Amino acid sequence: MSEERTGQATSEAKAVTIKDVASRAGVGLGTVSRVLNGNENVAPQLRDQVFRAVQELGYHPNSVARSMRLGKSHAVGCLVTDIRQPIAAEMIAAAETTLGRAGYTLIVASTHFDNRREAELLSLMQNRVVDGMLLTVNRDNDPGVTQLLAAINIPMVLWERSPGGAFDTVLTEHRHGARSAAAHLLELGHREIALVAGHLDTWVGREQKAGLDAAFAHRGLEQAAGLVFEVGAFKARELEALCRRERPITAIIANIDEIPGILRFCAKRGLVLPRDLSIVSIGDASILEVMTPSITAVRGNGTKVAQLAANLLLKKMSDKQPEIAPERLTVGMQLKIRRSTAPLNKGDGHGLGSRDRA
Amino acid sequence: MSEERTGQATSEAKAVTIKDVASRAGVGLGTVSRVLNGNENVAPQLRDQVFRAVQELGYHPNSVARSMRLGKSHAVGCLVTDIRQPIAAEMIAAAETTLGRAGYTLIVASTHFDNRREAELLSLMQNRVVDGMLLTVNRDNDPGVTQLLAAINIPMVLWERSPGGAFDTVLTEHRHGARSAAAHLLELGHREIALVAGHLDTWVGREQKAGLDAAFAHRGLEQAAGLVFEVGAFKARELEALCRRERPITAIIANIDEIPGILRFCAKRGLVLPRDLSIVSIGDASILEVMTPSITAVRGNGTKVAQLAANLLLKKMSDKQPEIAPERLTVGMQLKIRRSTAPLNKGDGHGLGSRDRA
DNA sequence: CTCCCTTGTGGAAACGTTTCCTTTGTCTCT
DNA sequence: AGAGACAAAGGAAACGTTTCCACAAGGGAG
Repeated sequence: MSEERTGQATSEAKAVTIKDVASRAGVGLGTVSRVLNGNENVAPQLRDQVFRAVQELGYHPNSVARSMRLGKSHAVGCLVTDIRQPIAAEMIAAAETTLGRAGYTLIVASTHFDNRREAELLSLMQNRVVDGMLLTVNRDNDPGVTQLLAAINIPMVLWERSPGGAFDTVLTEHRHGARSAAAHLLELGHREIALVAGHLDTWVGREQKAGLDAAFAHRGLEQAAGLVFEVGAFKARELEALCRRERPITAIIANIDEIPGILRFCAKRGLVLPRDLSIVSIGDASILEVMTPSITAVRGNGTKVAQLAANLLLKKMSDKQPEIAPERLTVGMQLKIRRSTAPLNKGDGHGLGSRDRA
Repeated sequence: MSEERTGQATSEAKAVTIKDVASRAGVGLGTVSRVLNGNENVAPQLRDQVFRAVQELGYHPNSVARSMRLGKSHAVGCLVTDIRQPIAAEMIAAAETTLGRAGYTLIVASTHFDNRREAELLSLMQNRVVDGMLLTVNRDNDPGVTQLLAAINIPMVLWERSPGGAFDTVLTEHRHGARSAAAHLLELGHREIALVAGHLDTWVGREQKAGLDAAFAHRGLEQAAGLVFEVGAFKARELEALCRRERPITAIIANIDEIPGILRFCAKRGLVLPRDLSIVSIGDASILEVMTPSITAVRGNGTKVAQLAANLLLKKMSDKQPEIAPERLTVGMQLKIRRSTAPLNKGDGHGLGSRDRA
């Protein structure tokens, strides 16, 4: 009866601590703690008393104090460049599920390609506030970054990045993806192929470029210069220029984020897909399947990447001597041929050329 | 010279604490602490000594200990149903930016519409591990949930949810959005309009339904029964049934997530948009603008919702007596008329009807 | 019967901060 | 010159938990 009042009072004033529970249950602090975790060797009667006290007081263990004592936060930091990219969201969701099952909470932060913010966040997380990190650094070809990462002595796994040093990484086979996309277009007769890759400061972008080159090289061809761009730095102006070249492009391989912009440009200029331009998206989405025309895409598997990374991180976090050998896992990509790619339209039928001459 | 050795040893063994810095700098603990924050009234010479010691030892303040002492974690919990929904990602990104500027870190978790997981996460965050919460609960028409939320004595703001009690909320005007979509279709002559709304256990879904009803009522019409569905529970089977009704539907208003599925169905059945079916998406994306036909949509502003929510939360977290009055902010929606909606094709031209009879 | 071991319990110590209190030293005013 | 005030700095206490140590009680073996 009078207990109700106590319950009320609790919710408005001070936080309930283990000490309150102990005195309420008429037992010692150690006993409460033992009951709450593992409850090894506690008399059943006391156990019940403790549980009742917890109920009545509405006690919640303070995980900050817990972390401090244990030196573990059961939190994992997750750094991405932009959570708004569907692929990033997919990876985060999968990592959250996998790590959540193991009792870890995810702390997510986006750098938005701001290097200062990245350094800040990295430093923030280093303050022993996280037990491990899942990282997508802004750029991985900078010795400074490699050094920065090497200085971190918390278990960490890199996603889609591969800096020089010896780090655990999980990667999508972007080289193979871009190569198969390019091979597909070459097979269709295209030669003037533009690529809008990920940032060339990242493994992703470099691999995509390498994949394109490989496809050309495989046929004994050489890719013309000036046809490779980075996401973000590819606007209508650049596309316009590609169409006004002496040999206008006939196909484009682009990051999925750039597809809407490219299609808008095509619509404005009256270009018809795939007659006037063949398009391959790097990255897939169900909407691409149902558009008219449906968009050919190379599809990765972000969920799998994230699961592998999360499991690898879990392993590293549990290992007593995590200095085994850095692992490097890869996940494949698959070309989904749809209707946005077609054989090169030779002669006067070629939309871009004819319009330019008109 | 010999300092290098010390630096090395540090990185592999124990964490560097403020005590180490103090003894290294030859000052007291209090002085180090004062230098590190605010540095009010410390002799310049000592300040320099402290900074040098911090540098040499590679000291990082332990934010867990900090949180414990201060009773503040500078972290905000962010609960969403699914981070993979682009709108959720957009909101998280905006909230992160706003809160990050104020020195807060975001802890993101998805419930995936699992009520048990939701309860777990709420309990987890309540452990004083966060200073505030941004919530999108699974369902807000359940007295149990209202009660659960009322029991939380941490500042919190609800996103896109409106349970019975008195909570701070930021909402998108989904009623207005759905109503203007429906009014647009009614204006075009459509009468058999299906709606694929958000979960009807949430404010979003209920408001969308209410908006549809309001549009019909405004014209003195009554919406036929059985035409309202929830996302997730709307598959090809349901759509098939809608086309086989005595009066087949001629228009559909659907959550953006369902658009690919609907389009796939149309393609399979040979339905041509907008001749055979008019479509309005709830939620907008740039890809919708560039499809053929472009898709009419009602557009919200997730970024604005998130900014309002974040700022409201910041206010609540700083307020000494946060028991002022719960605020309820709303953000508008806008109908973007494109080419997926067209006047009702009366008579034999109606694709659905004619095909069904064939 | 005594001694030792086992089982169960209570409480101190420690985790790394910040804050407050005390002490020391210096400066200024009378 | 003495006293009072104020600035600067050192260190103890406290935040809430877990773990370890000490101790009591009980039982079994010698």
